[in-house]
Amino acid sequence: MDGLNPELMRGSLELMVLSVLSDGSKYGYLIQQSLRDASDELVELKAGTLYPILHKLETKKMVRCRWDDSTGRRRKWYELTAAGKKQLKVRVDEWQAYVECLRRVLGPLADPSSMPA
Amino acid sequence: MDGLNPELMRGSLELMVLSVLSDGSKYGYLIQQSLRDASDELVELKAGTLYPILHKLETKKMVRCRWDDSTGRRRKWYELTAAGKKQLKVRVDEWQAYVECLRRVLGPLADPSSMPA
DNA sequence: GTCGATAGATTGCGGGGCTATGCATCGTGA
DNA sequence: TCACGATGCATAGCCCCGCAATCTATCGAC
Repeated sequence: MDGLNPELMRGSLELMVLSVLSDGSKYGYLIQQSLRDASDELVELKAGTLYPILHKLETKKMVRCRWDDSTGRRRKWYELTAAGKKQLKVRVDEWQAYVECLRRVLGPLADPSSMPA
Repeated sequence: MDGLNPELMRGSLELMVLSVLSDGSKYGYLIQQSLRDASDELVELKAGTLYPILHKLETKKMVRCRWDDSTGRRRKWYELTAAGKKQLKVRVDEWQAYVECLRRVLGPLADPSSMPA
């Protein structure tokens, strides 16, 4: 991770991976870059973090994968399954419930009008 | 935890504790209840989770505490220090940067208009 | 021909939340 | 009266997860 608090990231990494896979199948390295781009350089997912997540998603049948050996560079393409797409929706809902909950807990602290320059 | 994804909670628990302490000093059990109330019953912080957090905050001088033995029921009151209040502001900013970042990563998925009934 | 970027993967650690447990007090109700 | 549930604080150990470190291999550039 980079400019953001790493502690906060824990738990939403899987959601992010599912999310970047939602607009088409990608291989690992591409997922890293997509996430980096989508997050304005704020999320730099390390390989040692990404691959275990992908393997876990594969085990849970959330993604399906296919080796591409047509080029010299071996690439493993990951694609969301139907279950994965469904799971993504669930996770997005959970995320939004969580954000809403935190907003309530923080109360006025979360209100930008109470944060002077 | 309760109705929310526990994985997501990890990392923001300390922020929540700092937050509930921001409107006056409280003792442990009260903090649990305040958080439960403020979150609409969604956050049920277990004692085994709360006290280690409080001890850590104490070690880091973010809170100061005082035993109250005036009643039969011993209570340990926690109060934010100046450093704690500052830390809370920092954490809130980090939280908002994180939410903003996730919104970017999720893209249209985070857009309520794309979520049909 | 060597170095950096691309590409995939595993191991082991460290940190943090939770379950379980322990101790003590107070109010309620049987 | 005394047992039980709620109040109140605390620690130990398990388990999960992110990450640094490490390994292998290919490709383009210099």
